[in-house]
Amino acid sequence: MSVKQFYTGPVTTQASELAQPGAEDLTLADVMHALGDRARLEIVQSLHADGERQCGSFDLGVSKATRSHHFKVLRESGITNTRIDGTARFVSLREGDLEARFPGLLPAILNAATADA
Amino acid sequence: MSVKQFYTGPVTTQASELAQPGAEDLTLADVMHALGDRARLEIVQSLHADGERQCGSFDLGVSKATRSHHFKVLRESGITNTRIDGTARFVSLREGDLEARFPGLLPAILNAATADA
DNA sequence: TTTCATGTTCGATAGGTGTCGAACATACCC
DNA sequence: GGGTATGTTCGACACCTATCGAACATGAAA
Repeated sequence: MSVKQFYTGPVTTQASELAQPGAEDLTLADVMHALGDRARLEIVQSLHADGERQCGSFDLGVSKATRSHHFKVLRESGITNTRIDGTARFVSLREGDLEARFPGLLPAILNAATADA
Repeated sequence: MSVKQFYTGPVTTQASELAQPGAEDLTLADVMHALGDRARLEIVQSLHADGERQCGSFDLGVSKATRSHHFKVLRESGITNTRIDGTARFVSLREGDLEARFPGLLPAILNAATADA
């Protein structure tokens, strides 16, 4: 995996979202790789169940630095969207983009995650 | 990911298969992790399309040492089965076991792999 | 038995990954 | 402004991983 750079578009006033890859740019290997981790799998499960959530509301049993790292991996792989509101970041699943790019994949993974517990 | 040890059962005469985890022991994170790699995704795709194949018949553009490594990862994550025949190893997808453990997951991934090309 | 083909394992290497604490950046509130 | 809350980034660390060539193991073929 190499360092990634995403075009964030012309900056007008303030960004309200963090940069993320376009829906067409998602690769299966990246998505699978991002989900090959218990903590991130747990995050995705929660996001699906609860919808948008604040980053800090997740108790993953790791430091906030590590938590921040996991959210970055998910965002850069195209799985999540991060909305900025003040000092808080709200994360949500890009279910529509994922469905458009890889139909049926996320539902199957979410279902499998249930069977995994 | 820690070192794994699988019970191969009582050795009678000669082993005809390499050790692999039981269907119930598969974890989603391990499966996702194993598939978070282009080469291995390609292998899984081919195995699904062609059925059982000899390890050496795959041209992944890597050395045979690396190829052997990828097959080991797939086998230890529970995705493939390896049958021994002389000096050759024949690999196949454990589609039944995967379907039993994570219904619909493999088909969705295979479908996504098509969309990824 | 010698040779060959198919793989695995070893040792090495470069780079990735999860983890942490500490420092930094920001926005909000009093 | 000063303090507080929410996150990100940095530097460090241990470990994992993809990769290779070379050596080894093993079964088949000549």
